[in-house]
Amino acid sequence: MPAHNADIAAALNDIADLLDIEGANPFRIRAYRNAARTVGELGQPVPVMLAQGADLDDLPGIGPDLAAKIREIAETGSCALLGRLRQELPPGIAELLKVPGLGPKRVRVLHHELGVQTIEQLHHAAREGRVQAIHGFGPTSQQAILDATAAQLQEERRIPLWRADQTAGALLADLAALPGVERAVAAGSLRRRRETVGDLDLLVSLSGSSPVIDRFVGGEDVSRVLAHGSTRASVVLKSGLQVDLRAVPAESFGAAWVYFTGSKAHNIALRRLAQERGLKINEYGVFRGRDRLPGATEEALYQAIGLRYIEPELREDRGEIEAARQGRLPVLVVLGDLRGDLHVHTSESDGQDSLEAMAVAARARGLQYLAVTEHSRSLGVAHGVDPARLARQIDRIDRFNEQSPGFTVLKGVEVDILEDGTLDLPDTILQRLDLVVGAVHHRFDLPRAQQTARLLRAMDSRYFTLLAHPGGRLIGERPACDFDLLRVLRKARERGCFLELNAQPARLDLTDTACQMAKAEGVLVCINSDAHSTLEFNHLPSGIDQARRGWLEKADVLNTLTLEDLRPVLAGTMQ
DNA sequence: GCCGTTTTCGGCCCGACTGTTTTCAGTCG
Repeated sequence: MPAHNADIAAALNDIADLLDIEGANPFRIRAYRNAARTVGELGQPVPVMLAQGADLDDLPGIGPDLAAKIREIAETGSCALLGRLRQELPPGIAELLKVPGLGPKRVRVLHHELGVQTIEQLHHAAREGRVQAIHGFGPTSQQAILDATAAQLQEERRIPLWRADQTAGALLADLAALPGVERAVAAGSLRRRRETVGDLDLLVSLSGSSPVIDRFVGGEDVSRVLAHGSTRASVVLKSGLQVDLRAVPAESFGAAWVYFTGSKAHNIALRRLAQERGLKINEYGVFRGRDRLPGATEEALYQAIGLRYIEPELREDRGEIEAARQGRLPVLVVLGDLRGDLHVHTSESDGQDSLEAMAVAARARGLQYLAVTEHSRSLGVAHGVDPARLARQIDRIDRFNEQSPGFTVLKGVEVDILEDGTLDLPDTILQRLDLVVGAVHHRFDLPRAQQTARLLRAMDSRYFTLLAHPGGRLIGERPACDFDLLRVLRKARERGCFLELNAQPARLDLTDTACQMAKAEGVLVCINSDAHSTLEFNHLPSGIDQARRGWLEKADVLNTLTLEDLRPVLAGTMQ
């Protein structure tokens, strides 16, 4: 049974965790973690690459040994090393590493001294006072473990980006108002615009002394202080969200912002590059020996090691450093590049506002056109349209456009892709539209081959334009359905179709790496709000964030075209 | 375990904070 990339990555991470607890060479452990990340981000399934005769040890950080293990895991689901480790260490012990404050060394001691194998057992041991009796642990450690395991037994607590934005915005406004604070900014995964955020990383630059750290840990929303030093503090808010604050002098601001923005992998790559040039990077600056190189900005830091400035969304060590070195970084798409939105609903199906209100709202945001795309009839819960209702809406849109110079509503539909890949409305009505947006709304669980065939067949429809929310996932609620994205992209290119990047914060579908694949395959991506009310045009910036993480430039995005340029492109798919 | 425009062996990013082992290892980001 061939394993998927995510399974292979998970197995490699399991090996790293268990080797860590065994006390293996840290660099060997890092090699496994790097390999897990590399495999997890590959555009193609490993089994497919192997079948095509690809050399896995051509991948960065993967040599002959790891290539062989990846092959073994891909073919069998496991490997001899993982099997051995799982025999030597109890199952589930790696989950103890997730407890904050516990690393491999302390997990090993806890296991040897107390025999604990699970978070539950550790929690009981701490409650019975057995942890503080161990050499190296005291009452404070025991209490920390008790608290942390109690929290760990609750839910995973990554929060969506938009919510993190709100919390961070309020905290930063408070920090910026404190004496001595020159700048207060967000860093970490929030600034890199990841889909979800585990904790908030905030940075302030100071002129002289400031009470900022003390005031921060004394904030009224703070429920617990995890760490409190002179330049750094970590707290847990009443909401359960962890916030880390770092304070640096103004001359270190740029270096600190790079360091605190991450990602960790990006930082490691930068520091290695600096090392090769006889320099040292830390959060205080770039140093040659004991001399600090001039520059207090991020640009200056990158320049010092021979790189162009790298946008935060790209800082994942996915090739951005090489691109910066060669001067071929993408010029990332921005919100102002969008000329229209090709997927919105009105009160005719499950939207809240009228066609007219949606048009006014879109125009107020500087858009030039809008496609109204109601659900189709099989989606009864959304009051989907049948051919007769869609025909009446087509007439209504024609009348609206006659009375609305300077703004155009395009005639579309979000037609259901049925389980067999046929569309939910007949060609006789689809051919009257400007575009046909197709989407899957049920049977997300089909096996990969069947799901892929379903999408390919839908795209064979002569009127198909755009595949909406291709993965069908809802972040934190429903996983993406399983299909062969590469085949779908190649079909789209062959047919002249497009894929949507749905900007709803719960969807953000395509993913960042899927956007990169679309770009590599030459398929334009369309960033749509999928708005169900005038307020939901606010989703577009989230789509832009995701597109930027996917390296997309203006020319890679369909709806950056002016209406004049878009019309012939759409007409090409409607023949 | 990987890697090489000094290297095929000896390196592999760097510093803050904490608790506890009274001088620092472990953890974290």
